[in-house]
Amino acid sequence: MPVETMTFRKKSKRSENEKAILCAAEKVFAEAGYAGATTQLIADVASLPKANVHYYFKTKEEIYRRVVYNIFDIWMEAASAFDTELGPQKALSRYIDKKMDLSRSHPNGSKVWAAEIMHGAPIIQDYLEGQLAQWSQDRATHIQRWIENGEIEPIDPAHLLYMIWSTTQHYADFGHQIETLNGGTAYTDEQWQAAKLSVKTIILKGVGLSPM
Amino acid sequence: MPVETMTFRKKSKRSENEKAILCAAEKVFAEAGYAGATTQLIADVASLPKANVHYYFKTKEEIYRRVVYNIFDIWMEAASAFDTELGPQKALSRYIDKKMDLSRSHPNGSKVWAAEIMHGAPIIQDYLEGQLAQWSQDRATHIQRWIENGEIEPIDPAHLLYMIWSTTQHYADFGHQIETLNGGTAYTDEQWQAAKLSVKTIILKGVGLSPM
DNA sequence: AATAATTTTGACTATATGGTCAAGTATTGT
DNA sequence: ACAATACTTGACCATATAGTCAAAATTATT
Repeated sequence: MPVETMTFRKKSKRSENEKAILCAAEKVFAEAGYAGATTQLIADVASLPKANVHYYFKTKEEIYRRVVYNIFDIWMEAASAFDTELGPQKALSRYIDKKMDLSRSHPNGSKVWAAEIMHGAPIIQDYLEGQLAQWSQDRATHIQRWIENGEIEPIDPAHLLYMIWSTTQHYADFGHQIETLNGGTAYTDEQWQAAKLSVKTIILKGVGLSPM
Repeated sequence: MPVETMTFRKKSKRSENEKAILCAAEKVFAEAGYAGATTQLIADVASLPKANVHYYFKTKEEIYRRVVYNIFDIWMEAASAFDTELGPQKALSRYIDKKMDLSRSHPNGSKVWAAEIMHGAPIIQDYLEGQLAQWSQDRATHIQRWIENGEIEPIDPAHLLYMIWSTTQHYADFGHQIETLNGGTAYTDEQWQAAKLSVKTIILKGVGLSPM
């Protein structure tokens, strides 16, 4: 067996197990909260003995940090979908679409994120004060310009951003409630499409743009 | 000392301590989650010895149930502010106002509620399937009527309700993030007024109503 | 084949926590 | 004054859990 293959396998094993643990952890943290998530349960979900989990991650907090940072990366990428160069209609539409897609594809990540903020952002306070504040400030400036140019109605940019965040993330964080009100069944593709359209329609119209 | 006064004092002591414990518990549950909330910490916040807490409430779960039910009552009362008889503009305006007021006055309750839903509603699933489903169905019917009468634009009533819930509750659940983006200082009265106005403006305009 | 490095895992430990209890103190009723 | 009821509280216990460890097993390197 060639060396490269063995090296590949070695690396692969480590990264595969780490991935399995982080994936299991995201789910367990989302469903039970940080304190309620036991390393034993994370191990069970990852189909590994508990001691093996501690071989890859020193502490539960380290696992949690990694989970949060993963979400952070995904969200930062989504944030770039808010491309102000495209003008208000396209920029807002695409950003809302992207955020809705994330709520569907990463509901557990969204829940972990929400819990992290609700508990005072012990891990990602730096990000809130740094990158997020900067990003928000930048987008707010551009939104303000749209207002001055008469492209959208005058509204406080910050509240527009909050509305987009809250509404889109609601479909992940409160997915259980939505499912319950949907007769106990998860949204179909068509229902997700309808949800995205509804959100975009109300928000775009709400700032004076023609929907879509 | 007359009997009535003594009886009053006795009752008062119990209800005062219960109130202190539930108030402390709401805060602790909101900040640490169910599993992370220790009876010791609840006791400390309530300025009582831990054993005393267990004298008034048999188990931690019982305290939690009581906290959740309290929030439930408050929210049901707010739900009645959505009075469809008033027509779309007033009904929506008042409901949004009421929900925003609750986010400001009961941020911890809102967080506990959010966590309860995120964890699969172990305690209030019955409520979701019963009273909430019924209330939503009823309001959806009325909203549908507004649409048929041409009073508002055609939108899926469920998504309009979700948008109102998510946006208003965001100011409580993500209050820490909002405060951080506000330069680390809590909203003033004026800022809360502005937030309420922004939310109402976008949503009302979003469904084709003139704001306010 | 022999050696080294990496991974696996059961058994163990220290600690934190929910809950109990009994002995006390205060309050209320007669 | 006395009894009964309600409240207070330090000490205690059983259990759950994060994290350790050493020995075994597997995999890589020479």
